[in-house]
Amino acid sequence: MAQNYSHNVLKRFLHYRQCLIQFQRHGFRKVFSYSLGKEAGASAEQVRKDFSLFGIKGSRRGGYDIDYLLNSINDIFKQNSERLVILVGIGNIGQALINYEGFKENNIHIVAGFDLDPSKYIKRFAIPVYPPDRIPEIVRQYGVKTAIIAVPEISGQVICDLLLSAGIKAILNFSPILLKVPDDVIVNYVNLRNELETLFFYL
Amino acid sequence: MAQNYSHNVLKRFLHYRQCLIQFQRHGFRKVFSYSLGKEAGASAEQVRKDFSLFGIKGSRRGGYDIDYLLNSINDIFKQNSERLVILVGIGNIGQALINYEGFKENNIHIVAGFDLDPSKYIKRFAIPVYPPDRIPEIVRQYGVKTAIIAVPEISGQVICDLLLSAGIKAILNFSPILLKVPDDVIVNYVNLRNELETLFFYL
DNA sequence: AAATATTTGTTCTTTTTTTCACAAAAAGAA
DNA sequence: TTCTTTTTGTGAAAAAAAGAACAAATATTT
Repeated sequence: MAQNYSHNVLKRFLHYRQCLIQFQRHGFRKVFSYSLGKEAGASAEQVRKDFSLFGIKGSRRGGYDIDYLLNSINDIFKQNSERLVILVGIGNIGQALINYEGFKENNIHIVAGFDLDPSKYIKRFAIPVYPPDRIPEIVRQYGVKTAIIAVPEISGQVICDLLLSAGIKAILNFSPILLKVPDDVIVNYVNLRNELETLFFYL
Repeated sequence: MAQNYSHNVLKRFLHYRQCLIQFQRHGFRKVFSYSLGKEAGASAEQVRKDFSLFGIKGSRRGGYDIDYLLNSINDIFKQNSERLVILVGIGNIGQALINYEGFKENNIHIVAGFDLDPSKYIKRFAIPVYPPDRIPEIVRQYGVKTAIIAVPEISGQVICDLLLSAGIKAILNFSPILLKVPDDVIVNYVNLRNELETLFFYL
């Protein structure tokens, strides 16, 4: 971890953003902590605390200005600057991510993919695909700092080490293992199997 | 939410399971809270607390029996009984989930898919695909209680309502909205865009 | 068999997160 | 203008989660 704010707070902000865009589409220019919280699944107090934590101000009695909120949130997540990513593992999930609209909509650009399987190198995807040993070269070329790991369990740490040595500082990891990384590198974990499986506990 | 345990505890158990299987592959039959914690990214105390919370016992000085732990965890997540799921939305993510090995490995069975686009109905995927209005029929037929929503933002709540009326009690939601569901229905949220985007905060 | 070393199970502390409560600000009404 | 109402901003309280500490159990050694 690198900073002072919890992962949950950050995710709440992105949730707020989602709702704010909705509100904006409906023609609103101002929003109250209560309405935003209700839409985003948080309490009004939490909305205000979160904003206050980041120095985001509203007007007492007048609520928050939606444009200003959106700009503030975009700043937090550097949405104005180019947000480049590389993708390692062009399997099921990898291919889905290449075409995932959610990234394109939000100024996130996957500059290249990597896979061990040579059949993936032919121009068949929306991005160029190279063998993993070219990671350092491409990372340097584009100045990418962020990578997605979507490889099987066995190669997870190997790929991670390769990414680290290439200078990657942030990783979204779909492989089901705990990655060993130095303190200045941040990793987010997504385990689709586990997310589904927790549901069966309640049945 | 339906019960007493937090989502994080449940996810930790699935993480423990992952590591235990690894240990087992390496020929171990016993494990200490310290080793398991180290591998799973948790403290030894937390491992013991988690197990204790679910009445899972070890032997003082002898550690925990791996087989017993795995059985206990499988019980928690009903891995012995058939775990059936339906999938709504056969887009990028939906198609990736159909072929996702992580589900197959763990006795999770997607019985059917649903999509509005008729071009998806032809036998092209590993599962049959129907129009959404056949959800109630299929849910009844298989006795499914769990669904995955992988549709665009606009149709998220509509599909959710359809699932609820069909008797679905647990939902894994990939659409980026807060679903309105009654108290006895549990929803897990996966927002791939947000998981990636939080990384840019640290850069 | 006794002594020793090690690890669990659980209570007690600390930290983190969320909620509550209310003063201060600001919009609108009188 | 002054009064009233509404909503923010934040400090204090409560709840939840994580960590430390240590007694009780149990392997192992002497």
